[in-house]
Amino acid sequence: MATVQSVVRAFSVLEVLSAGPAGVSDISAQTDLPKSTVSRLLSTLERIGAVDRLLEGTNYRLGSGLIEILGTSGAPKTLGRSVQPHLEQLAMKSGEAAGLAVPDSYSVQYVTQVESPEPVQVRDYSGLSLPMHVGPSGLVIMSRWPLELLQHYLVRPLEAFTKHTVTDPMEIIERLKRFRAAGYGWVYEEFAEGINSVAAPLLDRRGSPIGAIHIHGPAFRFPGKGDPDRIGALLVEEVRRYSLRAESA
Amino acid sequence: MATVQSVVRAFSVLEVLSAGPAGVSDISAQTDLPKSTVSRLLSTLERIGAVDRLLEGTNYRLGSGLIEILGTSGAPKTLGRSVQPHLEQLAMKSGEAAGLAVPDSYSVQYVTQVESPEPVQVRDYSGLSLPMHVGPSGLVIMSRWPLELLQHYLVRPLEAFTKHTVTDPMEIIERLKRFRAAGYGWVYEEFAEGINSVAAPLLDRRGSPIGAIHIHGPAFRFPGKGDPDRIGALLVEEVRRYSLRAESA
DNA sequence: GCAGATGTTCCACGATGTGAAACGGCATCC
DNA sequence: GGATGCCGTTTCACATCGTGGAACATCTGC
Repeated sequence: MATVQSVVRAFSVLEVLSAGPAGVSDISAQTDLPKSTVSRLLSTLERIGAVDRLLEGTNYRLGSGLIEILGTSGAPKTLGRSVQPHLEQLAMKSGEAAGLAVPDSYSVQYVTQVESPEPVQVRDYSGLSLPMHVGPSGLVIMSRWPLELLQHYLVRPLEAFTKHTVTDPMEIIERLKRFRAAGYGWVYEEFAEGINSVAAPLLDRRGSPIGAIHIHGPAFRFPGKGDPDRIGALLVEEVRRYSLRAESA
Repeated sequence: MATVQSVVRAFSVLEVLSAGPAGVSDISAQTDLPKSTVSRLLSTLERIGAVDRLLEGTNYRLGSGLIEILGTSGAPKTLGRSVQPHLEQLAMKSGEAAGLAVPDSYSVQYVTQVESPEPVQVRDYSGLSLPMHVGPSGLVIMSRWPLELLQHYLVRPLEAFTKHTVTDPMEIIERLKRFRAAGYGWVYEEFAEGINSVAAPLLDRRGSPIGAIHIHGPAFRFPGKGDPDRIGALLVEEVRRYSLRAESA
């Protein structure tokens, strides 16, 4: 697996900048790269438009050119656009809202949501960011994490969103094992009172999670009399169909 | 100005991918790079998480990891966050809505808008994408373009949004000269009936446009009796203040 | 089975990226 | 005002690292 070091380095520079504007020395310190190297990389990134410097400013910031390079709303656009039809399928079959979420370090970003056909339905969570352990999408993503990463997450204090939120590390680990084995996971009123949800992870070819698809509905009718496992299987089936599909546009 | 070629190449690969998923050969053809090089770059980008491959897919797509690397909403976040106070200033002083727009190749992306305090006001245009020549933000950005780029733009057919939209290339060029000299530009009901707007460009240290700040209001009262040039000067002053300010967060 | 795709790996070559050190600016401080 | 410290940029000799043609595996469809 050949890897181009200057590219990797360029991205670690960008990563530092994503936290806010910074100068060469600053970045050099944070990345353990020599100043000269950082300066050179920044020059390159500036030419491309990936970073900018304002008129009088002495320090760099992420550039507006990134929009041009990466498309208007960045990465999830492609992903979001291509899962859309599958979300619609799921929303129709289940009668509840279906959505896409992507990992963002220790949080989960809710990207899209297709509404349920029912008049009474969950609110649109698009745009929301949630800790990994409170929602089903986060949990199924975590179920694919290497152990080490998981430990790093679990030693931190874990916030509870409702009285049902599971925050005990041991219990979470047990749960993740089950989720991983099943390929999906249920969560009952853990991130919001009155809402139950299932999610299944979207994996890349190496098995790393790049996102999750979920269905959530009001607790009084979802999953209701429907078999939780059947709904889970539905989800898994749709994910499989998605990853099989050859994308063109 | 030293520039690291592999990084430049990596970004041209990403740029191709921003148009949609593609394979190695495809990208190789579009970038004029050898297949082996493209393959190597993609491996690297995949390691980082800048691109993904789905389970069965044979082709690459922009990765959800970009969110993680570049921050949730990417580039405009930093820019948007730091101009926010200045937009508020402008909205207060002018009594109308103030916003930020960034260039996206031949279009302009409206990123943020601070509402006018008035009950009657223009709608929130955030998220909208507009051709360069119809709005004031696009025009002031164009006024900073090198001649060659401008010509490329103007030979294409230019859409009219209202009956006031200026679409004659010669007329546009004349206008851009004036805008550039003044440092700001007015547009009267050209992108929407009933709305007048001013904009001033945000420049990096080399004088290239990285965005534009604008004020727009209902035509019946804006600029009204106020002197258009005074409002323009207000805008320019605020931009100057912005670029002087040293950012930390 | 072959033809024509795909993406990946190999490897000799040298262009290209590297980083310590020198440089030039711009503050601040005494 | 000269000394000192910080900044980002440039230089330059070195060899690492990226390069790309060609060979190699798959896979698909004729």
